[in-house]
Amino acid sequence: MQEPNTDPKFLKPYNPQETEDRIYKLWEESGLFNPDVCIEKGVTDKDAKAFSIVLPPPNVTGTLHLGHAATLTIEDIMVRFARMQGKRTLWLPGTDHAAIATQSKVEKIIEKEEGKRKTDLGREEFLKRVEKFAQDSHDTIVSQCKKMGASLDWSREAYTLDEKRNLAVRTAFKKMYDDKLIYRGHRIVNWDPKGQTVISDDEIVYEERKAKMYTFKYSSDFPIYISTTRPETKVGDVAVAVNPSDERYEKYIGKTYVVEDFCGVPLSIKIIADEAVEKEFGTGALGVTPAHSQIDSEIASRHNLETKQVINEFAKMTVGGERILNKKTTEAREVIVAWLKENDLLEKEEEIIQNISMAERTGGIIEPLPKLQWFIDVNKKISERDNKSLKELMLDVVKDKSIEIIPERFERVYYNWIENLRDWCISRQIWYGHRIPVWYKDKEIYCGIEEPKGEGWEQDLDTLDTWFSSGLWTFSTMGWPNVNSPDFIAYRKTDVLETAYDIIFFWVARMILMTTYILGEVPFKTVYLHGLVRDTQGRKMSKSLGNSLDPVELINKYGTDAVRMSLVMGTGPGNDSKMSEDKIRAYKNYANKLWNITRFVISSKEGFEYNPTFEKYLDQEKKLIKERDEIIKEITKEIGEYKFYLAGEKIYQYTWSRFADVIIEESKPIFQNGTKEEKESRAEFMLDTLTKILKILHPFMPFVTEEIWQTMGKEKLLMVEKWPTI
RNA sequence: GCGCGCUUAGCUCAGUUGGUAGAGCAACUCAUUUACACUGAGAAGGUCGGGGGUUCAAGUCCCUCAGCGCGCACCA
Repeated sequence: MQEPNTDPKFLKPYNPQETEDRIYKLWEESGLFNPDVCIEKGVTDKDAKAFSIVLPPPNVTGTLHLGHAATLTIEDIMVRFARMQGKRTLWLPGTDHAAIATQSKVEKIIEKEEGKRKTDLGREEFLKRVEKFAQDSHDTIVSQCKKMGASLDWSREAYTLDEKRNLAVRTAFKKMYDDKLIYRGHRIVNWDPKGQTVISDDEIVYEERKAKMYTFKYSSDFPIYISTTRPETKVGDVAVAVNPSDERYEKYIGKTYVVEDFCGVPLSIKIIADEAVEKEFGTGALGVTPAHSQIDSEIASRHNLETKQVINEFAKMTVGGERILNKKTTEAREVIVAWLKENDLLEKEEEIIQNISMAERTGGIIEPLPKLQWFIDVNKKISERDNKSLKELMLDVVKDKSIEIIPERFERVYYNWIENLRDWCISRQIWYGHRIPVWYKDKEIYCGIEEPKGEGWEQDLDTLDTWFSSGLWTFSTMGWPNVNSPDFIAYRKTDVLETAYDIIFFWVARMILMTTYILGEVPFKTVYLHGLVRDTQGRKMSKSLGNSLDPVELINKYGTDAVRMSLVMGTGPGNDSKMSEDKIRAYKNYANKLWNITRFVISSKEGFEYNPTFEKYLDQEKKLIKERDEIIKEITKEIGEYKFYLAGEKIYQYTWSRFADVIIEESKPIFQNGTKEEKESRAEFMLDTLTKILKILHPFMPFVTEEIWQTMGKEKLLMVEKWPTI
């Protein structure tokens, strides 16, 4: 067949490798990822409705994985759709310093490569190394985001640890300090002996392990047996607590027993009654260790018992004779059990399944220790916010639907977390992060945005939990604390926060906390949670399992559009999905199909020029238009409702099964034997439909659609074309 | 202990307010140079985890049981 107007490019299969980088460059150089440029160039109306999203900043701990790829794809679909609808669209990029995660990663590398510890290097030198690592990770991440086709406004890129964000952090801290929401307190915290830092409750992961539960008494003349899985902590016991209604132990309550020698340590044990003790558990009597157990510490404070620390920051014993002193807790445990056996004090030992607490990032086993740390009070009433506490602020905006969570079931998860929420420990004994803006001089304490004047002030050595700065992200990236900044005014109330469900507590909740408190408004209107991407066997992808697929590798093999489609299709919100190469291959074929559809449409138009306002359609085409427009309407509605998987499926089906397989086949005889009117009507319909398919598909498969658009000789970028309206 | 999710074709998953089950991949038959082989046509494949209930009608709503997965709490 003669192909008068066909670009020779269409005679070969679509080649994503040759296309994608070139197209991204074209977009980037146009400047149209930036809404200000869109307005300047007349692409977007300056009074148009705003649409903004912040990219969940990837941690600078290495490279992007398929989960990030999913995030980028889903958000890019939303953003491109909004942009094509003529909204002033901002998608703001950034990366996260990820304090403890990055630091522990660099520590591991240095230890492996040089056999050194961070203390061998010193704070300054070590931080230089971390910064170098972070910078390299950052560069990789940025180039990967671009590979994914993400239409991010790079001119506004932010980092959670840069100067501007540091100012935001200091400002926020100071406000909370002045409002007495931040306080310094001495209490039992989660100490990570491996990372040598405190961590928050949310940074603990649990693992089921077999453990032994020992039932014993402190001495032969002690009247009550107690049970424990950690006999080594018992050298720090000051009391035995029983339930007040427990008749078995009633007669002992109030008495104090002196144990002269418990494995080399003298104890003085008071028998107390406390409601927290369950009669049915173990012997119904609880050895109270105020320094090394959260619950025990609470009991102790109710009964004015002293706190006796017996384990230090290195998880080693600080009391006892040579048998246990300076020994690791696990070793001391064996010594004490042996001692109990020798002295005939051990009644029984049983094997149980126990949840052990570990630090998420380092894998260190958590040691509860009493320490002086900084906390955010989540229960204190805030006069500036209708006398609500942070907990209440977080709860209310979801309850009253100021924030909608999709899928809805995660609202319950969110409520459940808030109900159990304790004061948030925000200080960390690590080096990489925002320094706490507090200075000490003798007994004076100063909290300020800037360093205090005068001699002799020493800044707090600790840094802040990384989520403190992440919590400010929606507005710290928009110019805050400068409330007159144009971005702050136009974009800070973001439309949707899109992320994987596994950071709902870490991040989503903290942003809601910070924004409702500091600004008195919500950070976003909708939270859209997607699931985790798993391997073909349903396992979470991880480096240690060696099952993580590298998005860049897949892109090189199949093209970005194919990877994007496979991440979106067949996945409902909040549901995990499995990734397989078969699926990606199918969408690679689809990109080529689209390519060939274009080739056919262009080659068969026979001199007719595309006329978007063509009106002389014949009945046959009118029917087809009606059918097509109905589908476009549905797709538009579905994307607006975040049902990308449905919309994508629909446009896929329409182009392939309907347009290519049926409509194109039917047109062949028309173009061969039809009248001029018939040919014209059909040719216009085909061109018009192809145009609309390309526009609708663009958010999903931006590269191939833009490449076709450009090859067809269109003036504007498809990226900023108007979405088809019916 | 509290809560959530999943169970639909061989595999991976959709199925929006209840109206006779869909897609991709794989496998099967046919077509053999076509806009496209990164292709087309066709056929095959499911008592929607088990049981019970509501309803004219249930994959969808309710109850219950089971298996798998997850979150939170507990963890003396």
